[in-house]
Amino acid sequence: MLQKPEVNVFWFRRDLRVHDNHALFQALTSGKPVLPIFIFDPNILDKLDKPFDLRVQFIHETIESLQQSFAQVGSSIQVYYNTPIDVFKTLLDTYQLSAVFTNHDYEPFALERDTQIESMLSTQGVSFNTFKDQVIFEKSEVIKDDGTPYTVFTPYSRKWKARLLHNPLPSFPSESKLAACYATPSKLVVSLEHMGFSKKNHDFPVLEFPTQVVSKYGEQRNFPAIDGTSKLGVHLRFGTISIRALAAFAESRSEVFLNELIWRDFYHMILWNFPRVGKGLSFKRVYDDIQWRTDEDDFEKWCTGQTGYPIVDAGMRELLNTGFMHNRVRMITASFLTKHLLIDWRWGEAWFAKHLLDFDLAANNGGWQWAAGSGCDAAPYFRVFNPALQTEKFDKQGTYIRKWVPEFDTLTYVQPMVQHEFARKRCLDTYAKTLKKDI
DNA sequence: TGAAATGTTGGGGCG
DNA sequence: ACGCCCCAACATTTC
Repeated sequence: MLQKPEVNVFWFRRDLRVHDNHALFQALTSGKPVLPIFIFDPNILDKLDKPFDLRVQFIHETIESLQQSFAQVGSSIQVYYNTPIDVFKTLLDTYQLSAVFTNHDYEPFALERDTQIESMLSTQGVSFNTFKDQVIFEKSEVIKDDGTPYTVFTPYSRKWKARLLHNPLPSFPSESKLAACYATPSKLVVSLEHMGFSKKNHDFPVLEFPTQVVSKYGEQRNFPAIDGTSKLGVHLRFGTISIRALAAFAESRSEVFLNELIWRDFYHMILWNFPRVGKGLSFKRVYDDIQWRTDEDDFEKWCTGQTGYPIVDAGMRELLNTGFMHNRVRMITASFLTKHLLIDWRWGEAWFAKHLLDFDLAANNGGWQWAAGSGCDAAPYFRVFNPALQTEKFDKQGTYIRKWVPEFDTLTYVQPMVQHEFARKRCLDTYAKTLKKDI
């Protein structure tokens, strides 16, 4: 029998790029041929609606395009459709493995998966080496002087920026080391169809540094009718752009845009240090005593953009049609669901999780808890967005509204499902009942 | 990364 | 000229 080939494995997850990839760089400089792999995990895929899923499609297309880089060095990403544990058992059968390299993944599901894999590998004498790649500062790298994590954004961002000044961003030129890849004799591919999916026509946001947008970001980012945001969320979510490169780009150009990247680190830090927020619990526990309305019909109207509040309906329809929603409108729609409709923020969180291409657990949860008032550094509960005023401020001409609610000017547009004044008062009363009961 | 209610101020109309 | 009132505009407080 032939000797098993000796390789180290690099496992792609939320870092789908060959350039400036921390763990890939570490693998490529580890001294052994590197076998790159990607795993489509049926545990995840089978929970999705088939056959159309743009995120699966995005991943699949990205892997295909990455293959070109590996093909140039006679290698290829080995793509599997199986549970990770079974994939690694297969790899152990096929190769003489000594180390696996991968980047940190902080979500509860991922942590559990990685713990299981690491433990299984260790019984075979294989090391599981993980690296920070998804964020600039992780875990406890930016904490208060007393050693506890920040729960308020502004002081956190101050410390974050100070730390960046003293710790210039590293770069990991993995793209220049690809020659260290294992020359795979065959290419292992999995088609979308094999996994039960079909391709849908969709233009994903372009992958480029947003020079134009960032130059006017502070002035334009809040106006949904303007193409004034980077739309890089999906690329950050799947790691098709390097957060280090993007932060370096932002640092010299726009404090406001850099702050958005810091919010992303902030919420990842919160999820890490307060894992309950990733398990369906409020950051501020008393908020879990609020009596939410469990009105499925009202929720349905919100989901489908039939609330009768045009700015809300425009946002919800943009989401359903494109997998994207402008950030200002995310805040307005989230406020409307939690405050006007008094529906549990978790319902809204789940809807966004299902439909946003750029869905990220930490950021999505942070945003929803901010809107509901239950989060760290959240909007106070009595801060209720007035959809009419938000429209006056941010979509005065109704340009965004008309794009997604074309019947807005006609008699066929639905009546408001609830009156603002009534809903605001109901919200304040309900919140106060729970939050002030001990005062 | 609010909005509404309430308080204050000061210009101008008017007797 | 003066006091009174109104109210817009702004500030502060409250939710």
